[in-house]
Amino acid sequence: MDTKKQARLKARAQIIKAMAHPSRLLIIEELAEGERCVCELTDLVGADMSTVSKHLTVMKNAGIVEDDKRGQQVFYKLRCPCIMDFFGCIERVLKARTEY
Amino acid sequence: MDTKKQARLKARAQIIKAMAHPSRLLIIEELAEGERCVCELTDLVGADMSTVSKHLTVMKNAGIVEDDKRGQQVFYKLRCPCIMDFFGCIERVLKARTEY
DNA sequence: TGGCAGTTTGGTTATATTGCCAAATAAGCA
DNA sequence: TGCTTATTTGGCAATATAACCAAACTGCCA
Repeated sequence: MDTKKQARLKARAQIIKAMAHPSRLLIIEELAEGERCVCELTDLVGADMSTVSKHLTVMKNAGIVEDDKRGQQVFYKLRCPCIMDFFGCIERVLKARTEY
Repeated sequence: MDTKKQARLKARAQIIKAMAHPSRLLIIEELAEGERCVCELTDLVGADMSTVSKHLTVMKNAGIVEDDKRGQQVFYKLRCPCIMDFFGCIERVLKARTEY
């Protein structure tokens, strides 16, 4: 396998990994409704703000979300809302799993 | 957040996490073409067979693939090919990232 | 300027993941 | 039955992740 393909797979994995956490999925769902500041997401997730901030950094580095600082708040929003299309398939996997 | 939602998020995260690895993405792409035995996938990935077997177990537990033992070989195939629809969006995220 | 609210960063600890090797299992064949 | 091939399992070491607390930053406002 060539290096290029390897790099592409790694890049894809990084993006998918950035979604592979319950809190981050919750954040993604919330951001699908519109932009939110870190404090709102912190309330939503119910973890330490530093923890939420780190989750957001992971997703930002992956290119899933982008931030926008306005005043003392930082607002995050989804960069590619097509991400939401994932969940339909995920639910289908879950359903198939229970039918097993 | 209720326990039910928490469980659902965790289940989704498990499925997504099962995809979040370069070798596993490669395997998923290959299985999209049709079923393959472990030895074929081992050649493809270029890692130890035990390593590949463990990757397959992770995906099987997540419900992404299923196995079928025939003779001394075990064939794996995708359980929900809709998984492949992910990649279009992932590529869009990657593209948006480079345009940044 | 000083202090406060919102956010990020650094540090630490606990836990999870990954990959290899060696050993165990399972099925086919001489 | 004993051997061989295909696969899984167990164990270990290296690395990565996640959560919290404390400290640093940043922009607003008195």
